[in-house]
Amino acid sequence: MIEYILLGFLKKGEMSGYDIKFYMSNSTSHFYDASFGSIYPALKRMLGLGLIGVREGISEGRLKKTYFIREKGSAEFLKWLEAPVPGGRGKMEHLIKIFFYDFLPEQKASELIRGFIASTEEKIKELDELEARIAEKAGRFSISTLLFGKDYYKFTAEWYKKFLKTA
Amino acid sequence: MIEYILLGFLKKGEMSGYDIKFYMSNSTSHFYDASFGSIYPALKRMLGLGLIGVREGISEGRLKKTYFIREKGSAEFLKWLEAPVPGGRGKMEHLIKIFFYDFLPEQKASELIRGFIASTEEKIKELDELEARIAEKAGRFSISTLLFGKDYYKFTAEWYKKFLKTA
DNA sequence: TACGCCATGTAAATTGTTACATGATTCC
DNA sequence: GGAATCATGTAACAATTTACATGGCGTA
Repeated sequence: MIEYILLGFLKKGEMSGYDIKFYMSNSTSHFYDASFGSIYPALKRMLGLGLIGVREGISEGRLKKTYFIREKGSAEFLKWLEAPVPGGRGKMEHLIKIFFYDFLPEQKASELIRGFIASTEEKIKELDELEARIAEKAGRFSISTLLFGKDYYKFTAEWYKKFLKTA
Repeated sequence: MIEYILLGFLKKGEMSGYDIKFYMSNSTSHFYDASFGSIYPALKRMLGLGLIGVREGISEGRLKKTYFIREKGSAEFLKWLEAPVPGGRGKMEHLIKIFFYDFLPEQKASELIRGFIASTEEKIKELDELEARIAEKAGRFSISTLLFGKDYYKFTAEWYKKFLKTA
């Protein structure tokens, strides 16, 4: 996972591990964040795989390694980005991908978002069925998480629909 | 983490590891799920700590171990449950706790939910500031994740407010 | 008899965080 | 001179998933 996010950031421009962390805290951190302890080893691995390259330099007396994305890395990243958005269990993984959709052609991005909306509406149906099945047995708060789930998926679907319209 | 969830399920009634997994898939699985590989070792640990007890029996020829919660486990669980709901980064951890709020006195539950609403509204403020800071530099999709974050927190705050009213 | 479900459990692999270690520069 | 920030990195630890291993029962 982290590899793709790092590739996405490097696709925005050449930068160091430290820069990426800083960039993250000002952008994705409310739904995805990584520590230095995962960023630096990941960059090393990716370097070994030829996904990225590095330029070592000295900026203001301090060592600074700036990484850049290679063809291979760019291809891997786009392959990941173009795969369907995971509809998964109430998590917000969709945001991680959408964050990078500026790198996809307008049409492809819309298509993927429509697919995500469809899978979200599928979830709503599932929860409707689940609700019917267990409604009697559950306590007030337990059932409320199910209702929240449903409302959350509805909110998500509506949000993306509106997003596509105002695009 | 998993320990508290298992305690919560056992507080609902005596059951086996397999039962818990089944129960989960029909209730919390859309925001929290665990595998057998984490459930069984966790039950073993908890047994060692005296948080739960076990009764071994044979049901329809198959071995069946049913676990029950002990005083100590119940106390630990309630301590965890009464702690403030983590406001954390777009995750949906709040649902995990709310799911078990039937075990708290009405008033305590409301109080905790009000606290959660406040922390959520704090998040909205933070994102407003972040938005003002980076609005020019970001691409359409990148900025949209920030807007989604804000809308999501708004949705969450409103949802819980409504929930408290209709209670 | 073979497949699917019930039921428990272990081991390896994965993925990541926290804490530590190092060192330079800038600002007070 | 000392704290904060810039900057890179490693090692220990934590939590979990995946895959494997085992075995009995019901049913087609």
